[in-house]
Amino acid sequence: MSRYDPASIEPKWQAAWEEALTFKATREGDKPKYYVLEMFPYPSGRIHIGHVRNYTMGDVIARYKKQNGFNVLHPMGFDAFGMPAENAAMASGGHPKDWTYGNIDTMVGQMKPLGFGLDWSRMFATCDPEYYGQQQALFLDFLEKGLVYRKNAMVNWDPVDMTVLANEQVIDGCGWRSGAPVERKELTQWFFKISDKSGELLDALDTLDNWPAKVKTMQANWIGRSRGLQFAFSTIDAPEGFDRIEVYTTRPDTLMGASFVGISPDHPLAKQLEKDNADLAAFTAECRKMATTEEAMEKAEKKGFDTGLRVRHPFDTAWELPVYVANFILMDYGTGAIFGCPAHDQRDLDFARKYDLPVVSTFAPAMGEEGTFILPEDGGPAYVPPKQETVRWLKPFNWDEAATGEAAIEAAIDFCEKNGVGQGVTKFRLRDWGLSRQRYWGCPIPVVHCDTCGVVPEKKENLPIQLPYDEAGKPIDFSIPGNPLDRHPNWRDCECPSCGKPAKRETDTMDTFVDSSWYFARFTAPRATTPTDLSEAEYWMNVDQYIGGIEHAILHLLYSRFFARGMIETGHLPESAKEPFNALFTQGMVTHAIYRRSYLKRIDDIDGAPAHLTTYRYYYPEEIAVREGKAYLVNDDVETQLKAGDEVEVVPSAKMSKSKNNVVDPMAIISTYGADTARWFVLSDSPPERDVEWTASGAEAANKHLGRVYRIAAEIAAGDAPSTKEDEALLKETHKTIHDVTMGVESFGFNAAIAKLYGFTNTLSKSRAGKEAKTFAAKTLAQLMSPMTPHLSEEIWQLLGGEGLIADAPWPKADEAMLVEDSVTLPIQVNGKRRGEIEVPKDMPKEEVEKLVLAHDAVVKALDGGTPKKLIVVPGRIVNVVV
RNA sequence: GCCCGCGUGGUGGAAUGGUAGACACAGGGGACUUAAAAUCCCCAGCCUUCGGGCGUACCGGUUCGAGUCCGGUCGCGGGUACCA
Repeated sequence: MSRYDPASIEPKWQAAWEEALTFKATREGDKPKYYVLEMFPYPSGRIHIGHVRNYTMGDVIARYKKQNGFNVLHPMGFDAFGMPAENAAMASGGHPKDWTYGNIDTMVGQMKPLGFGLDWSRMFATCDPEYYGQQQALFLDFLEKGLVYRKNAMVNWDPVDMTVLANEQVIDGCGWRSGAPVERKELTQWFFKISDKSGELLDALDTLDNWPAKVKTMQANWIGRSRGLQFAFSTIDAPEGFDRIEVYTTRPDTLMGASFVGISPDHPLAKQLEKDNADLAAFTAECRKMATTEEAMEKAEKKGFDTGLRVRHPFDTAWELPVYVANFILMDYGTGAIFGCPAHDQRDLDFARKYDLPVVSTFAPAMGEEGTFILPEDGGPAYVPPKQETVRWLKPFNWDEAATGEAAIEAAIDFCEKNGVGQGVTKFRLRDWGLSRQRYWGCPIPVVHCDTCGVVPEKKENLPIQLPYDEAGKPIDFSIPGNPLDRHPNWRDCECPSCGKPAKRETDTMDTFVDSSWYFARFTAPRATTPTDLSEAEYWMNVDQYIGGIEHAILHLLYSRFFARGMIETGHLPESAKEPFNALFTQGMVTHAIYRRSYLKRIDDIDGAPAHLTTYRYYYPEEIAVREGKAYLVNDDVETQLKAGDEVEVVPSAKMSKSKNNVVDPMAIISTYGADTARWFVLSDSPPERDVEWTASGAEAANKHLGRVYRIAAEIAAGDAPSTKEDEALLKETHKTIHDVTMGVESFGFNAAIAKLYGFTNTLSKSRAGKEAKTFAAKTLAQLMSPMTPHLSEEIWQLLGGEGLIADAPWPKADEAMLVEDSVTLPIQVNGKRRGEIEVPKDMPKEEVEKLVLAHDAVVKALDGGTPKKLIVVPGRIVNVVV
């Protein structure tokens, strides 16, 4: 009998699918459509085991839906613009384009042997001029509709390299290459008006029933709708034009506890005052030397500078408050100015204590709940109860002494509006999406700067505006910092599309999030000469199941939702595609143990004298033998002087990282065990939304199991046992497995489905049923496994005389009548602890169950002649006796 | 800092508020074999005076009943608007 040999069967079936065009997406007959999409990869160089897991999940869904009678669209492409290509060019020469396309070739070559049911004819990369040219067309349409505009915004500026840095290129406030402290620099940049749709993007989250709640919560918090009061403090002896400072507050109810006004270092008033105040100018300059990230802002020590300027409290003109410039106030949010109420905000309280400002409580815990409460003015922490909690008001203006924060806020807004102090307003935290990047390897922004006409959109017939490959006849030099488009000898020079005079191209390129905000729509008609083909988009959109990492919960998914709306407004998508992803699933990572040993590394110090440094030596999995959870070296290690057999430290479940030598290469796994083993393992060991740890023993076990399934099937095919009285039991078990596995696949419970398949394989292996029943069971097993292990399943299907390709065979249906059990085992609890069980007919009335329970030994013993306090019978589930 | 998750045997994990540990790995025992590999079968949370007791990161609460719900703490992970 032949053995399971993935190396021969996998290429065979891949060829068969390709020949039969099995996975080509077609609009065939009147079948319903199903669009399944995994977030497309960045072409980093090689595929990663995490990719294998992600695409296997999508493939399971795609194959399952196809077998359930859907026209399936399951495409693949590459998110191919971005910084790593430029970094590679900087580090080792070469051109981002060559690097990127080379990587794509490699990765496609690695993905094909995995047997994914993908329609490769639709593949594209976002750096293809055919793709980004259509993106430029979209940009022009967005511009025409007023969805794009220009304004000034801050970037991280490296003053030594004279270049703009990405946030990840800023390390501890310094440029990653130059080491120079970064500065903030203001540039005119392009923005998408996503904030116009804040309310809509927030409200529509409620319609996304098949999105994880956590993702919706994250987006809702990110958009951040708040209701508050906008009003102005009038200033005393302020510079011309600054007689008022507009502030926005979500806690107008605490206005009587205000003790200072804070403005952003980028506030126009700060910029005015620093002109005549060198100390203030030094302070704001210091503030502007911070990275632009929210994290850096929030984690920095909260500092302020007293401008000396005073404002009047809106309720009492005799009450004056100082105006501070404070480093934690963002110019982008609200009005860039706040009032501080130290009693009810910990940050304001820290600030007040630092600068010796008054602390005045406006409310305290409700009567009877004071407990050990200490007022903030008496040294306690800031008192910040939930807004829904009723508190005792010390300084209400028009509400009861006992009221919730919520009620007080509304009352305060109402009071302020009636007294002409301000306006109730709704604001959002969401800022407009800055899309300009001062980089080469991105989609050029198709506009022209003309001395006469200003900013002019490029003509559509001139698209795509292609990136230049050469520079003065030579490949572009990436060793020089800065944007090569900016210094290119002639790429910038062009004709004004409006007046025809010499003009200059925009040299900013687009954020790569733009590329990934509409690729899903492009897949519906990837070769169309317009961004989309409406008929195709109408048929295939929306994405029925989208699968990707939780790291994209906010930006990518929010931007895509915005883009879908923009594309509807510009006629590129039907109205029904407003929410482009019907269902979302966020999968976990694949992790792997790190094997390491700390040792003293000998180094030469500055004087050339030998010195030692404690460091780690990381070992590759191939260098390690694992026994009973402990790791030992296979060979001697010269560097650390360790010998073969010496133990090394194991750090389990670590994120795979090249520098920690704990990456596993999918290609090595395929050559050792085959693609089906890799696919089976990444699904079997962990729930899909959680991380999975890759272990060599787990992969080997998966491989053994597949070999076992093959062997069982081959034995059945070779046998000729007549039917027996066990046929019925096996048939029943087969239908139960169909039911359980179907439920598992439908609910993304792949690991649970696989556990059922293990159980069923054991049952089948032990069954003494006849050939007919066993053949049906084995064919069903092959079908149920086929979305996960498609090659093995095809092989078994063929072996057992299945018709055509298993990939085309209809998914098995469980016979409901076979699933009914006539009796159930009821566990008996006494005071919530399990003390025994009884076997009863499924529909036995409660009263009879109670009788049986009271007669049960354990219950009689526990009652000790008394009567139960309570007897709870949950039909078909459990019985609990309270004594 | 802020927002969102996660935490169960030696390991990965299972469990609509209802028998905690399914299924698997590693481990132990056995069968087959001259032997090994491969394969097949069985055992197994921890402690125990063998009555039972303890157990789902930690502390507390709700409930007849909590891994699951609520409050707090600790640890880890993701995001934090120019990494993708």
